[in-house]
Amino acid sequence: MNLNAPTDFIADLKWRGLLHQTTSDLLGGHLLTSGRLAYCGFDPTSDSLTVGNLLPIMMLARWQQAGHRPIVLMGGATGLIGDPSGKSAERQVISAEKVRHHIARQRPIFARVLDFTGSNAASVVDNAEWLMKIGYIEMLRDVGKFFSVNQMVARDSVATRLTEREQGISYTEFSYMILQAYDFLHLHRTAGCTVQIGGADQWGNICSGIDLIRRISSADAYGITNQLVTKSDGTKIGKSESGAIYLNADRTSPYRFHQFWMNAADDDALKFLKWFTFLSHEKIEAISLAHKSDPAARLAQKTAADELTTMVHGETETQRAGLCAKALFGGDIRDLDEQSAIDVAADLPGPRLTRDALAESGKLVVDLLVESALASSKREAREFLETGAVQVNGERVTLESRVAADSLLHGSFAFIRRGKRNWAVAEFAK
RNA sequence: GGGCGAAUACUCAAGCGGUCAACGAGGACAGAUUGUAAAUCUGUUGGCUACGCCUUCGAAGGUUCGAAUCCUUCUUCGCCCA
Repeated sequence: MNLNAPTDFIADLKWRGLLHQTTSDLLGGHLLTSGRLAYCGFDPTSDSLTVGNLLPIMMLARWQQAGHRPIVLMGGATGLIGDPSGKSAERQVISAEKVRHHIARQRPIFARVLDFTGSNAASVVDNAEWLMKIGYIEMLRDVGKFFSVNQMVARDSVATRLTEREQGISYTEFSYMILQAYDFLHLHRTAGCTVQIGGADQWGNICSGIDLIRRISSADAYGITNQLVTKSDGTKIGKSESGAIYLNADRTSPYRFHQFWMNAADDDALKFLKWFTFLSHEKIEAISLAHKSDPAARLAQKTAADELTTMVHGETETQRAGLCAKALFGGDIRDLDEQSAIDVAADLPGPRLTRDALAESGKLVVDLLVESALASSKREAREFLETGAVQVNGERVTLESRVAADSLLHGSFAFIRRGKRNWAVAEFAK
C-alpha cells in the first residue's frame, strides 16, 4: 500500500459513488491531519461475512490508505441486542456463546483487507469489553439522562417500526442506539477516536454518538456514511443466485467467489470496480473505456473478479480460479489434458465416487445431478434433462442417459454442466 | 389483567367443509436469443419407487365419510382498553 501521498478520503469516496453523507463541514479540515482514528461496527450475527460486508471493511481500508487509523469494532455486546436500523422485524436473540464464535470466525477476514502493522495499524476491539461491565443503573444515570425519548422516538429506525409496520419494537431494540452511542463515547475517551463510519442506515446511530460526546466531553466528533449499494436491478449484492456469497473459503469456494463477480451484468461490473477495488481512478477509467468498446471480452468483470479474489483469497487462488474459468467457459471441456482436468475438478463441487458406483450399465445422470447438488431434487433434475439443460463432458444428455466407464474423461471424470454457467464434476476413482 | 384480530409454500397474498399440492403477483431456476451481459419470449417452481402415492396451510388435540377451511387448548404477533 502506498501511503506516501494520502489521498483525499472524501473526494475519493465521492468519485466512487460511495459517499452518502458527512455530519459536518469541518470534517475536511479535521482529516488534513493524518493519523486520525475512525471506527466502524460489525454485527456478529453470522459466523461468516458475505460480500455485502465487504464494503464497510473496505471503507476502513480506504481510510487507512488515506493515512488514518482504522478501528474494527465487533459488536460482541450489541450483537446480543440487535440493531433495529433497516430491519422490518424484531431480531432473534442469539446466544452469547454464538456471538463469541462468530467473532472468532470473522476476525481473519479483517486481517486480509486491513493492515495491522505500521504506524497507522488497524486494530480490533469488542464492545463486550466495556458494555458488559456497566451496570444498568449506571447506564441509566450517566448516559440515559442525555437521551430524550422524544428524539429517540422520532428516529427513522424507530418511527417506522412504531407506525408503518405491523411489527412493533421491543424495549430491547429501542435501547440499541444508546449502546452504540456509548461505544463511540468510549472509543473517543479511551482511544481518541473522532470519526465513525457506517452505512447510510447508521446515520441516526452515528448522530446519537456525536451528540453524546458533545454533551459529556464537550468535544467534536464526526460521522461519515456510505451509500447502500445495490445492483442495477435494485437487488442486494451477494444475495440470491444460489445462496449468499461468503468470504470464507470453506463456505464459498474461491472458484465460486470468482465466478460470482464474473457473472455480473455490464453496468454492475463497472460499478463494482469503483466500489470494491482499490484501483486508481485512471486505471478504472481505462478499463471502462476498453470494456465499452468490446463488452464481450468482459474485461470489467474479469478485473473485478481477479482483484477481489486476490484480496480475499490471495493470488494463488485467483490464478486457479482464472484457469478454471478458462477451461470451463473457454472452449470444449474434452480438450483438457489430464493434469488440467485434475486441477479443475479439485475446484468444482460434486461427489467423489468409486468405479463401483457405475455398476454394469452405468449411472443415471438424473442421480448424478442430485448428488452433485446441481439439482435439488429428482423432480428438478428431470426437468433440467427434459429441457436440454444438461451436458456431461461436453455432450448434451437426456432423461435416460447414463454415465458409463468408457465415457469418463481421462478415465475418471464426468464434468457436468447445468444451464450455461453451473458446473460440477463427478470423480470416479479407479 | 380485559377485549378484538392475525398466523397459508422463498416473499407478498387468495382461500370461508369436498372439484386444494392449494388462485394470483414477485422472486428464483431452465430453454431460445446472446457475450458466462442486459432486454425479450417460453416453460418450471412440495417430494417420490410418478397415469398413482406420500407430506404440507403457526403447534397439539377434536368434530366429520371428508378440514387450510368448523370446535378446543397452546404459541407468537398486532390493535384497543386498564
